Amino acid sequence: MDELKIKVDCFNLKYTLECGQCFRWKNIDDYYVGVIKDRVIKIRQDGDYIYVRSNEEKDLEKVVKDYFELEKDYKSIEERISVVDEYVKKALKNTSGMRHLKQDFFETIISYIISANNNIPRISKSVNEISRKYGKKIEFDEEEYYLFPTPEQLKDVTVDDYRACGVGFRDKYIFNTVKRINNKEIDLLKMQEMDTQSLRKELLSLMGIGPKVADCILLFSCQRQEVFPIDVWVERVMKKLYFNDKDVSKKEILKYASDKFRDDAGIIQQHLFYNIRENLI
DNA sequence: TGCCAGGCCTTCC
DNA sequence: GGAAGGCATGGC
Repeated sequence: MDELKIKVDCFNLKYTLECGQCFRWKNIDDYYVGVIKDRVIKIRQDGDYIYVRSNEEKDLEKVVKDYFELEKDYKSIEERISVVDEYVKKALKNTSGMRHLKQDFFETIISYIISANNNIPRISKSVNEISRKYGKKIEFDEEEYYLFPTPEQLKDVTVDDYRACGVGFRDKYIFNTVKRINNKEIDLLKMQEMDTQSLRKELLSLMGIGPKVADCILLFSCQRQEVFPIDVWVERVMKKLYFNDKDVSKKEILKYASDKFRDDAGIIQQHLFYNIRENLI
């Protein structure tokens, strides 16, 4: 099977897949393997080109470009945020080319419900377990992979079944959300068409979704780059850089970030998050 | 052993 | 509207 070659600009595959926004990509040697939509993807980067292989070649270029936001002008965005201040400039220099993914809405909702008061390796483990048990199996290069299940595929899954996937106390939140989707109480397609504040409000109505999780979903699946999710790491880095390590509330941090970073708050947040976690800043 | 993790829910003011 | 406590689980 042929390898699809795509020219990229202002794109770093490693930073994009390892910055903590997604949970199912696996790094093997010089490539990453993961699932996008209905297919398994193996992807690697060499300079200004990415090379892609998949079990499904139909519309492959479009699927990849869409998921990685390759048509979006990140160069202009980075030029714009590099002049915000010296901290942002430094962080950006360390992780330039990191992009926000356009991940599946349902998968992102469930994954980030699982993320609450959790750590990334364990979130990955749980999301993979749910996929393995309830998602469609795909074979590629003589190995087995699993798509993330649809709400329909989860309709008979019980609270205890989720618990067995290692999600802990979040079991009932997932169960409740899946049930409401399958009962047509909420419409995932309509939600994605909403303006940001309406969509945020709708997300907050779901069990297990608070302000931080809602903002992550908005950022990592819905391309609303003005939101500013504050987790323990972002709280830490913001206090360190802008509040002299004083004890300030999340509300104050959010106001400061919104005023200063404005429409690029989400992009800057991700660079700061990655930089503080990797001890780069 | 105790603390921490991409926090949220419930309860109580 | 805000503060405090509880919550599953695995890694350190």
